[in-house]
Amino acid sequence: MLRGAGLRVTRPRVAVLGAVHAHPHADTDSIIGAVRRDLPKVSHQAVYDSLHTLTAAGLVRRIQPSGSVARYESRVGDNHHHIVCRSCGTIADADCAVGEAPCLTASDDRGFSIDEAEVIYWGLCPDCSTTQSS
Amino acid sequence: MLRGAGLRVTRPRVAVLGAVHAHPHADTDSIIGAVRRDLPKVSHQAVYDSLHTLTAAGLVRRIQPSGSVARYESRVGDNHHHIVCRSCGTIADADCAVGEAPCLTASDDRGFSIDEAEVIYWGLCPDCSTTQSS
DNA sequence: TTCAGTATCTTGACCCATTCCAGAAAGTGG
DNA sequence: CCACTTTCTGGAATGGGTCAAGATACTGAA
Repeated sequence: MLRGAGLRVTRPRVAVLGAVHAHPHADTDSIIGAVRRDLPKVSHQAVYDSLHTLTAAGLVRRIQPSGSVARYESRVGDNHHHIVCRSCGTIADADCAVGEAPCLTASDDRGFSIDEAEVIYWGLCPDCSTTQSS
Repeated sequence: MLRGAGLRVTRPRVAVLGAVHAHPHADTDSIIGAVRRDLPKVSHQAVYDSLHTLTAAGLVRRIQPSGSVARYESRVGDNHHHIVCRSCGTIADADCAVGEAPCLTASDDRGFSIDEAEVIYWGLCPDCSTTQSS
């Protein structure tokens, strides 16, 4: 249960958490739609708040590639990365190329205390690269 | 000159390009303000269009960390990365930790044809980490 | 089980970055 | 210098995301 994170267990939160687990990399609209299949009455506001709360609690992760709306995923704590298709926006997961979490060490941290490294690979997904009728 | 990229040389574009060079990591509003110090009459639309055109031509790069507005920088082609402060949003540059462009190779490309790897280090800038009165 | 207290949800309006549109203006090549 | 084409101006629209106030539901304890 998500009660372990010190959060209240409410119907919308359970539904949101389930939706994120069921649809990785889903945008907010999709999550709202998925949640409303279970609870047709939930407001978008509750979904936004739930997502923020779950993100703050570390149960879901928010990602937002440039030019895209916010998306959420349930894989957390395994510092994996993402491959984004420039054409269709599809997002795929990729394990860290280096290992556990060595990507955290930048060559020059400029005095910053870094706690996370986010890697996004840009390219074309298999479908779009074959259908590239440019 | 930016004429080498096959672009028409217009007053707004020159000003936009200069503004991006003068203010790295500036958001769109700042760029509009900087441009208007030279050309008070430019419309925001011209700035947006110029930025898109320059981005497409590869003269500037657009970056947009999660939860931030679009920002532009003039360092292109040296695949450096960014360190973003979670608190104040400051962005600093960091050279690639590995070398030229080996970051391009993901451990598993899932069939994608990857052409760019974008790395964002998240943390606290020196100012915010000392002032963290949480 | 019931109660009080507090966090959370609903409803609706609002903000602001970005985009779209049509007409006017400016840059380019001849 | 001219005509053509791209670009810019000005204004309005789009839409993701947030803010605010009141109603509701969850939690812990009696």
